[in-house]
Parts: sequence; structure tokens; C-alpha cells
Amino acid sequence: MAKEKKVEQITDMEVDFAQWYTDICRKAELVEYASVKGFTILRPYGYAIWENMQQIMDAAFKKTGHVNVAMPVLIPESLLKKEGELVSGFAPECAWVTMGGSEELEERLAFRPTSETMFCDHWSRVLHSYRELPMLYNQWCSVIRWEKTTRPFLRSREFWWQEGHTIHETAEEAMAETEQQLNCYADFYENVLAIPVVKGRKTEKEKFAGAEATYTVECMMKDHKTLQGATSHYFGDKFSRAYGVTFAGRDNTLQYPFQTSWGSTTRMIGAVIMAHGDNNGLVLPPKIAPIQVIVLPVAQHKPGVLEAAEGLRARLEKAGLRVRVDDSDNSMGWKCAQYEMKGVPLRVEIGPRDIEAGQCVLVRRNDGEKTVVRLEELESAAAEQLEKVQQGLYEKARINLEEHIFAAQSVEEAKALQAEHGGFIKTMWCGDQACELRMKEEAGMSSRCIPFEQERLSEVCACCGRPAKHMIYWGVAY
RNA sequence: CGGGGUGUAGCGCAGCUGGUAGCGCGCUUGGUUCGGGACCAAGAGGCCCGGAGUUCAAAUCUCCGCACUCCGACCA
Repeated sequence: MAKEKKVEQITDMEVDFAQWYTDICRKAELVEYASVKGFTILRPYGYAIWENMQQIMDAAFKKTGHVNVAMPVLIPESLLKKEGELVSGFAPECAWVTMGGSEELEERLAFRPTSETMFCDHWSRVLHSYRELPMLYNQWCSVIRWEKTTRPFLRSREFWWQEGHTIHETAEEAMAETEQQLNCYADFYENVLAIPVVKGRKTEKEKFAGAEATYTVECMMKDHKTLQGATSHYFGDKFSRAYGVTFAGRDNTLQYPFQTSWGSTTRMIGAVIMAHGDNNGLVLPPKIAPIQVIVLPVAQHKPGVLEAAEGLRARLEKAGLRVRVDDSDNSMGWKCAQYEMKGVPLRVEIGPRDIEAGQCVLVRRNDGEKTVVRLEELESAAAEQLEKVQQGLYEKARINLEEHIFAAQSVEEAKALQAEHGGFIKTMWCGDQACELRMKEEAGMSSRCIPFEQERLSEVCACCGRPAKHMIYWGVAY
């Protein structure tokens, strides 16, 4: 008989996945609601996860020649309006500033929902020659989109992200950049977040407003709904023409550069929660965990125990790990539960009996596996266990993805498969938006992407029976 | 933006056949505990979401807002 749980109980995911998710966000102290609807506060523990993500991604961006900049938060309406598709895409969710002090503004100013317009406006002034290309810019900031319904990390009216914006001399270079950055996201998801992805192209209906093509990494959550992980867009020269961005080419003719943009957001924290979390709480991949190892002294009042625990902390820190000791006088059980809730990947237990035996106990968060190790092997053993957590998480997520991709030959079959299993339903598709709308209408699924890795499931579109152009993945998305 | 649910102590809730508040956890102090969510004692903590009504009297009844939450539509 389980004891009554008294510390911050969270709802089981099988009972109510949405409530489980919200419970983790709040009780692991990642996020708190702010006083304006749809706005959230990233608390220290949640922000620390974001900082770790930022550090790793930022280093990857810099390695491929990108530099960081900071653009203004406000966009004049006239500037936003220069590219028609972008405006119609984002206008419905813009927040506007209409007053400056007590004066009504001549022209209202939009809070940036995304910054293509400002990058273009800037480039139209500073770009002169092909010699200055490419310009590989990125910015870390928050943007505002007036969403109707909001959920922590997954959809809020303000969210933090990075937006990369680049311009290139040729279309080929810009396409290569788009692909490179998509791969950068895929690598980050798989190697850092331990979440496997499906790479592909968005349909016309789902692509970014104003883009010529949008590429995406799609992931599978534990409730078998899908999440768009990050996107990379190819713009051609559409925006540079709209914003008058020009340069003198090698042949001294005036030319328009080719452009890309790519973004990833704090939604990735939501992805981690729903890809790895369990009924005991959050489970963090070691590479982004604010605390990678929690050292718990057992019977800490006994002489020598706290000192031993501190010694382990010092050694692990020296080995480059993020480590904490909990020497509060909460019970052992409470502490175990607490750090499980917070998703700390590895727990080290040390008590009088261990000290006497010259050992300590390592416990993995993802599968509860305990390993007794000699004290002198602590550093290598901890590193090894953290690696096993990373691999264990990826492996479980990979199986969850692979076991939830189903092929269908008709809308009815697709609907039935989705209802029974969730996941990605793959079908052939003629490329017609009418069929896409029908799938949404009748089966409740949107197109997620046209995977790069194509299969020939049949010769005809599952919706209309006409000749098929692509295999496409459908799903219920966050 | 449509449909449901919920707003009372930090958190979870009770009180809702009107008479200005209570329980559990947490918090503070002291003590005993400590190998998986400990125990005893003494405390601190509330414009009962907001605004209008009805009434001698409103957490409770009536309207109107607002927020959160879930399910759709829209979107990272």
C-alpha cells in the first residue's frame, strides 16, 4: 500500500495528460502565470533549462559563422505591411502600441511577432556589395503573438526564441543555409534533447506566411500527439524585392539577395516535458539539466556524512558537472521525490554504511536503475550513468515514434488509425489543398510534413484517388 | 472566438437552504527523527477574483466583468 503522497502531487498522465503537463510546469517550478492573460514568467529553474539550450545552440550557430544582433521590439505598421503574405499571416495576432506617453501616435507600432521586416529594412540600408554577403544574423529575444488559447511553453502570447535571418548572393547558397539550419535543429533535438525527429517540408497551407518553402522537424509526444519542433524557411528574393534590399553584383548589376530565416523557441521545453516526463515528474536530458547530479546525504546528522557528501560534490564539479547537495533536514523519501519531480538525471546517495564500505549509490532518473560504485571511480561512473540516461531517453523516444507511424489508404482508415493509436498517419497525397482540408475536416488531422524520406505506399491520393505526388504525414498537433 | 469547468491562506479544498471564515499540506520557532514522500508542541498567515445590485445583514442570492483551465477553430 503506497503511502499518501504529501508533496506536490501530480496527476497521472494516463488519467489526464493535459493536467499532468500543467502540473509538471507548475510543480517543477518551471513557469508561473503572469498578471496579463497568456503571459508567463520563466522561473529560475525553467530559465536555467532555457539558458542551457541557448548556450549549446548559440555555439552551434557561431560555429557556422552566424553572429548575434539585437533588433527593436516595435515595428511601424507601414514597414510590416510591405510584404503582403506576411501581413495577412501575422496581422490577426499582432499587439499594437498606439500611445506614446499621453500622445496618440501618428502611426501605430506593432510588437514584433517575428523580425523579417526589420532585418530587411536594416539590410536595405547597409548592404551595398556582393562582397558583404552572406550576412548571417541571429537574435535571441522574445516575440508577441496575441494567441487565443494559451498553455505554458506550447502557446503563450509572449515566448522566447532565437530567430536566424540570413541573406545570400545566390539562391543555391540560401537553400543550402536553409537545409544546414534545419539539420542543426534536428541534431540538437536528437543529440541534446534526446528526441528523434521527422524532417520534411511543410505544405503550402502550413508553411510560414511569406516563405517560398518551410522545412520542419516534427516530434512525437507521449500522448501520441505531434509537435512542430523548429522550422527553417527559404524566402527566395521575395522579401528583398518587397523591402528594396539590393547589392551590386560581381557583374556590377543591381541584384536582390536570397534570404532565409529559421527559429526555435521555449516550446522545446514543452517538447522535453512531453517526450520524456513520467508520473513522478519531469525527466531532463543531462545536457540541458540545470542540476545534473543531486547528492543526497543519508543520515546526515551522523559524523562525517555531510563532509563526505560535500566531497563528492566537489569532485563531480571539478569533473565539469552541475551538482548540488541537499543537506536540508527533509526526509530521504521527500528528497528523492523532490528531485525526481524536478527531473534531475542522476542521484548520488551516500550514508554511513557507504562510507564504511568505500562506496556510494548512483540512481538514474529515467529508469530508476541503481548502481553501487567505488568512491574512487565516482567521476567516470557518474559520466557513464549520465550517458546511459541520455541514451535511454533517446531509445525510448525513438520507439515511441517508430511505433506510432501508421500507413493508411483512405481518409476513413486514417481517421480510424488516429482514433485508435494517435501518432503520425502516413498516406499518399495528390498535393491538392482540398484533400488537406478534407483530412482536417473528417479526420481531425492537419498535415505535419512531407518527409524527406519518401515511401511509395500506393499510386493514388488517399483522399481523392487521383495520382499521388508525395507521401505525407498527418497528425494531431500541439 | 465558440462550448464546458473553476476562482475562499503559498498549495489542495470545505463552507454556498444568507448572520463578515475553517480543514489538510506547506511556512516560522523549539524538540525528537532520518537507507523512499517522519512526528510532537507552539505560532504566523484571508478586502472569500473584481464591480454593481437585492437585503437589517452577502463567501453564500442576482446581473456584468476578469482570470485560469479543458475541448474545438487559429497559430511556434
